[in-house]
Amino acid sequence: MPRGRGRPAGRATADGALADRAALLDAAELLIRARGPGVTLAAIAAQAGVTKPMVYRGLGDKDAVVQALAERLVARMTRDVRALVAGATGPRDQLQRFVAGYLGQAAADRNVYLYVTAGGSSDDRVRQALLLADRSAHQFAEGIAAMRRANGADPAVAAAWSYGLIGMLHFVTLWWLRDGAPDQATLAAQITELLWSGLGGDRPDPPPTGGPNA
Amino acid sequence: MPRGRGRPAGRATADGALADRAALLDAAELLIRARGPGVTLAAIAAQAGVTKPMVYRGLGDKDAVVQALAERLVARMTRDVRALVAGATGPRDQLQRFVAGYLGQAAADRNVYLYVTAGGSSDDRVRQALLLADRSAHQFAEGIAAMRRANGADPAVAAAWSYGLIGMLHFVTLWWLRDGAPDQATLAAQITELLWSGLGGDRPDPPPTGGPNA
DNA sequence: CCCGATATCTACCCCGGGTAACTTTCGGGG
DNA sequence: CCCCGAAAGTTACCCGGGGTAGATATCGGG
Repeated sequence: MPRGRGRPAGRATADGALADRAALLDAAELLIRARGPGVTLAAIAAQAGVTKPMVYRGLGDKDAVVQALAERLVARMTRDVRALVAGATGPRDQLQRFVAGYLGQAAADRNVYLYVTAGGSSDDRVRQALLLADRSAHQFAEGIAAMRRANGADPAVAAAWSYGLIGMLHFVTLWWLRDGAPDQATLAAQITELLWSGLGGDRPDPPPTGGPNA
Repeated sequence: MPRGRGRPAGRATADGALADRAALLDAAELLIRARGPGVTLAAIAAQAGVTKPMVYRGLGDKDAVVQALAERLVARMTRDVRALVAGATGPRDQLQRFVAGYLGQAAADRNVYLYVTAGGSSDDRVRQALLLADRSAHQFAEGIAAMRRANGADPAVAAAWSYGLIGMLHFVTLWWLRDGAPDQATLAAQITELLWSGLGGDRPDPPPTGGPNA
């Protein structure tokens, strides 16, 4: 007989934590990693061993899922990039390691990165696009403001610079993920040069390699 | 009687250009400007006085519509920004006018800008995100390469820098459109400073305290 | 005058996000 | 010990938007 709607006959106490928030997010990440950024909420639910309404109860709507995954991704990237940056020999090297780390992490979590940066349900397109940025911009802003103050410069630029920085990294990352253009180290060096010295800042100062870098 | 499917009884030679590509795009822009970036293809068709299949015949699928609008938008922005930049007094002023122009144009065409940068239906999320960038990156790249050659620097960075630049402008624009944070001139000055002098550009000496650690 | 080509519409399909309605289990009072 | 309400969890559905099929009217030529 076609058992209609209603709770299934199985018991419930077996593993009560199935609808757990963390478990749901784990399932989502697993599936996205395996099947790409196009996975649906139903598929995520199935992967978690439950059904769609459970995802809604446990996490909220799709925007909430994206947001939660974004938070996790940012946490991971922050942790790993920080470790990388720790061994830097100076501020410019710090920056270069940071850029390289960002690229590496994005590539490693490629599908999750794409899901998070392009995944929204999109009535509010702006919010969607800035989701990742919002999650990390204030950290950047603090660092920038501190640096500026130390240099005796106006720290008011911090907010704008943060978003600019993230936007640059993001687009370069997307372009790189798509075209695979230069290798990671070269790309990181190029972007570092732009960020550190600027478009007009090629005047003598950069690395002591006896000329413009290669 | 419910006239079923089929061509309607009206004549056809009245204004044969209704399904014209340009007319369709005009209608799309008009509607997007008026109603925001969330307009549907059916609404666009209605605005143009035709029906959905006509849009598909005249323009292609939604990605094609977005792409066509992107091309138009880029053309407009290029033209107007170029005019603005023409009166610059030097390279840095050029850059500043460019940034300010970009912001101004994006704000003026706000809804179209959003439609184009966040509008795709596509499975290929990367392509969608880079749509605007792809349409203009090579122009940037040429300029950058020329500048670098003039400075005796390696022009190989041009491609990466283009995407980085566009990404920075794009994110700053989105953030600005959303939060309306600083006024346009201030923001343009801030971003210009970052792009021209870089993070390390105006330092008397790099302090060990700072750096954009994550 | 008829017939194929072409233009164009209405009706439909599919899929994904989001919700309603319904059924079972569980725990606690009478 | 039984019944009843709350909680849990399911199936079935709705809605809206992209995309297409099939029906029908007009038009030009034989």
